[in-house]
Amino acid sequence: MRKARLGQMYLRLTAVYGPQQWWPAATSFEVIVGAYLTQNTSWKGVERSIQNLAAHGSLTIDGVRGLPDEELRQLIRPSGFMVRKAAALKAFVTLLDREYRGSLSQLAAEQPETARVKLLALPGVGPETADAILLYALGHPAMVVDEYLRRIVTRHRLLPAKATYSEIQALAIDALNESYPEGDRNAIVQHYNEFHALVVMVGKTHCGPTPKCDGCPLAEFLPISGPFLK
DNA sequence: ATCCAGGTGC
DNA sequence: GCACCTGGAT
Repeated sequence: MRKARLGQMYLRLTAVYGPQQWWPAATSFEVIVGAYLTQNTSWKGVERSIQNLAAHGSLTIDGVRGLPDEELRQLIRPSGFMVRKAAALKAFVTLLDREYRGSLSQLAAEQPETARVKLLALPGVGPETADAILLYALGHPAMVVDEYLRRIVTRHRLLPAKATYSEIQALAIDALNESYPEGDRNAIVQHYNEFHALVVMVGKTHCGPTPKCDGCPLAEFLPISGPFLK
């Protein structure tokens, strides 16, 4: 079964890489800023942008709200797409102000499905960013699907190349659900958190645009052998 | 010089 | 399917 295979791959990644502890000490808002800024960009640039905002005293909801567009753009410049991302961050704060009294806690208290719909309606928020915010900032059990997970499941022939975001997400949810059926809500969130972090780890190391299967902890799970895989 | 990174939108 | 911005790596 495909979900069982993916579940075993998760166990293997855990054994090899160990706990990743993503976004451990950040505020929820900082996590959200990171989720926006990291889109199609290296984390290095995001760190600089975050640092710029912090140094400017603007790494808060009030800070972003009070920042002129052009100023916000310059602060987040290192993470690219500054015009788009500045507008997107502003739009997020506006949603917070208009529907959640400017409070992340209020948004976190919203039904997860409803919050997801609201987030997806925002500019600059697609399914991955929405799920990353739900999981890492709001504490909901949202499975994050990124390009690495897409490559992993398609290259391992767990799903066809044209698999959609929701199809990949469903497979990953089934895999973890089967591996950890007894988990309570908090345990599920921890597993989703760790799963995505491990996917990024193995992805960065072995599953880029050109696969590097030598030494990959998941190589033994390949259907036949590596070289033919694109 | 070219590739590409924890995608999104037209 | 492709443009979008920037900075580090190949």
